[in-house]
Parts: sequence; C-alpha cells; structure tokens
Amino acid sequence: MRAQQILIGELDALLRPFGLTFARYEALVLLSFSRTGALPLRRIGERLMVHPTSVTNTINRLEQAKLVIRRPNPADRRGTLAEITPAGRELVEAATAELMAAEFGMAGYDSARLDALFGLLWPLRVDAGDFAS
Amino acid sequence: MRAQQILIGELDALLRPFGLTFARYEALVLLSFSRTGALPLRRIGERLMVHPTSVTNTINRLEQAKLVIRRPNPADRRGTLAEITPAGRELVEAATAELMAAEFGMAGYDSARLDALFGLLWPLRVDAGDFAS
DNA sequence: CCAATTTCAGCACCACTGATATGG
DNA sequence: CCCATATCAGTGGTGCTGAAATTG
Repeated sequence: MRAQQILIGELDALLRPFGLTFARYEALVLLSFSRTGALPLRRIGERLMVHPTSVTNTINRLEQAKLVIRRPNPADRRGTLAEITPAGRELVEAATAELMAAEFGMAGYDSARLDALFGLLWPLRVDAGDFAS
Repeated sequence: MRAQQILIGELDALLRPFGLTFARYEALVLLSFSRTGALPLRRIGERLMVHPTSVTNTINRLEQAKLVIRRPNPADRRGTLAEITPAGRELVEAATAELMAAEFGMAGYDSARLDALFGLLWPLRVDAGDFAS
C-alpha cells in the first residue's frame, strides 16, 4: 500500500505537465498498443480492471482533450469504440519518454529486482482474474 | 499498481461491515498501537504519509463514529490529539481478526514470499522518507 | 516577526449504485 | 424476454490548494 502511494504520487506529478492522470495515461497506452488504435469501452474496463462508469468518465476527459474520439462499434451496435487520435499518440509518446527517464519511479531497482517483484505479484493478479481477457 | 488495486478492493470490502475504510482502519491501528492511545494529528499524517487536511477528514469521520475523541495537546497548545476510545479498540480488534482470517488478501503467500516482497519494497519506501519519523 | 498546527472552503479525481436507452 | 453495452445522476472517499486562526 505504502509503496503504491509513493509511486502514484511520483507518476501523477510527472504526468501533470501533460494534463494526464495515471488512469488516463493507462487508457491512452492501452489504445496506443492495440492493433487498430481503437477498443470498445468494455474491453478497456476489463484490461484496466475499472468500473464501466469509470471508463466512461476517463474517455470523456480524454475526448475533451482531443486525445481520443468515440466511434460507433461496427461489430456491435450497442457498443462504442474509443480511438486514439494522432495528438493522443504524440502526447502518450512524450509522456512515456518522461516516465522512462524517471524509470517509472523505480530508479535504483535493477532488472533482477524488477523481475522478482513482478514474479511475486503475478499470482495475486492471476487469482483476481487479471490477464484473463 | 494492479496488485494494490486488487488488495484495496478486497480489504475495503472486508472492512465495510465494520463501517471502516482502509484509511480509517490504518489510523485506528496506529492509535491502538501507540503507547498512550493518543497521537497528535501531525504525527498521524507523518506515519500514514497523508496530507494534513486528509488527517482532519479521517479523524472527523472516526470521531463521528465515536471511535476516537479529540483532546487538546497539553504539550503544544497549537495541536490536537486524537485518542482511541474503548469502542474504537473493540472495533479495530474485531476488524483485525477479520482481516487476519482473510490473510489481508495475501492468502496463498507463504512467509518467505511475504518477506521477499517486503524486502523488495523497503528501499522504495526508505527513499521516499517512509520510516523517517 | 516568522514558523508550525489545525481547520475550513472549495475543487478534482476515482469508485460505486441505481436507473435508463439501445441493441444482441 | 433476458442480457449486454454505455451513459447519466448522484453519493462517498480521498488528495490537494489556498486561506485563516491559534500558538511556539
């Protein structure tokens, strides 16, 4: 808990100049790494493990900032796609460069320790259904 | 981040029947383990690494629930002490028993893995000034 | 006079509930 | 008819800024 509290503080501070919170940054990254640059809101919620209404809110803010646009989902007319814009890609790349320069708040951790942490936390996430979709 | 998201969800769900959030539970535990059962708000903020106004808010809620009471600090008349009440001690003990039964959301982790996790996260916390006071 | 402690008003953000509209 | 998707209104919790009152 305390470690996350420290990390989220640093990351949000690094992202503030970009007008992003960590939650919005995560959504942008997810879109930027998707095959087509667009995902149904449902999928975003699954991957980020957040409530549907939270996804709506996050995408609203990103849309207001013109970093994503909403499009009807051709495969399911109930649904909506969030698609990252060129401006969104530019911003997420700049933000990621900044975060990488700060080593995502984990400066001082070598690869072995990072791997060890990831491996230790993995089963917790699997049990909770992360990585499921 | 994802691991904390999972854990805070489980812990808050376990604490909801007691009318506690994890933040309020942490404050109660801190008071229950202090020598006199009372601490200046300033100290609570330091230990929990939260903003002074957040401490005021947390203590307000705990006071409304009659789990703590505010007292003037005899050693520094600018300050206020939060003191845990007998009802507060009762509740925090019951809540702790419940959390321990659920292994704090870490069921499936043996002592060695828990120690490894703690050891890996320790330097991050030290660098951020946790444990400082 | 400056600094520390606490509180207050106000704002942003995230998480959730319950209800609704639309479509599979 | 039931379920899924997304949105909206509203609430609670937390984190912060800026300002104020009180005291060291």
